[in-house]
Amino acid sequence: MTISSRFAVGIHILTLIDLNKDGISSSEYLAGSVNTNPAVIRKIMGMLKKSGLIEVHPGIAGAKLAKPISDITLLDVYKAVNVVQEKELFSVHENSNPDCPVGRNIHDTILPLFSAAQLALEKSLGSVTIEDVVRDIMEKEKCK
Amino acid sequence: MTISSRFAVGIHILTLIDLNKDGISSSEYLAGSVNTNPAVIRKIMGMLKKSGLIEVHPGIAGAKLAKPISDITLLDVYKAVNVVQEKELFSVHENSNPDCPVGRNIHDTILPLFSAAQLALEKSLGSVTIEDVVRDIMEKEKCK
DNA sequence: TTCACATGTAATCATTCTGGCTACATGTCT
DNA sequence: AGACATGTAGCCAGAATGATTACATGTGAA
Repeated sequence: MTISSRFAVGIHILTLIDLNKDGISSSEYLAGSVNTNPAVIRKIMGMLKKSGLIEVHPGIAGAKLAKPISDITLLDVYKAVNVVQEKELFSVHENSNPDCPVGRNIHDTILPLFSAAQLALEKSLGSVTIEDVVRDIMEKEKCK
Repeated sequence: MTISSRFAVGIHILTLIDLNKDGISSSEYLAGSVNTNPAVIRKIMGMLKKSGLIEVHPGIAGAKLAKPISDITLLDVYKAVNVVQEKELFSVHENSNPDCPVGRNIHDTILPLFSAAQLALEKSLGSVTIEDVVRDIMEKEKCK
């Protein structure tokens, strides 16, 4: 199993919108860089818009960032594109046998442990911004 | 998306084997507590065995722990049951457009960021042992 | 107003993964 | 030999993903 690439595509979109300040970042343009279908991009754009990360308007070509890139963390994108529900990164088997000491307690014991792990992951994502991503890409470009 | 419940079931199995030291932990017995099919349990037992966490033998009923519970971390179980491949918790879209500065670099830029997040999660799992789980379950039992 | 074009969104489709289940080969002990 | 347990392979229904098509809605210029 893997976390949906919507997350990676979301990062790609935001980064490209920033680096394409002078041009128009339409869903078709973005789709060309990501190499997928414009409808897929529009769906993700809708999620980013709903979370207040970008501004898009029906009928008007192009998306713009709604915040400075230094204020957008990977965690913001991660939550925006809805790849993982709150406290549900790990799934726990339901219907354990209530007649067994382990069966009737395992759920409550495991849940906080899983939550802690998920929080650790999210904290890591929260420490990186789109600005970091943009900077890294520009550095990689220099060396080519 | 969620991480397969094989992970949670693996923890359940190890915990129950420990608390059932006096009895025989056959796949059918374990399945009864988890509330699933014995074949599912046997499949997971095979993974735990392959990783050196338990001892099972064909034809001989019952599984035993291969290590003290204080030496088995949730990370060991997580890796044993193969829910997530190395560096592949997050999926990244392939085939980005090489003619675009973002398209040709995004993969290399994102990968280490995702790896760091995955490592943070694994570190968290590595700090908890089955002993901790057993202790917590016994405490919860006391209060009933 | 009409037309070209962009976003918003629903529906369909093939693919993949999960968990439950059956069936049976293999191995062990009485 | 027979009872029973593990080790596997195979099948199934259900869920999620990403690609694609289609179309309603909205905007601005001719």
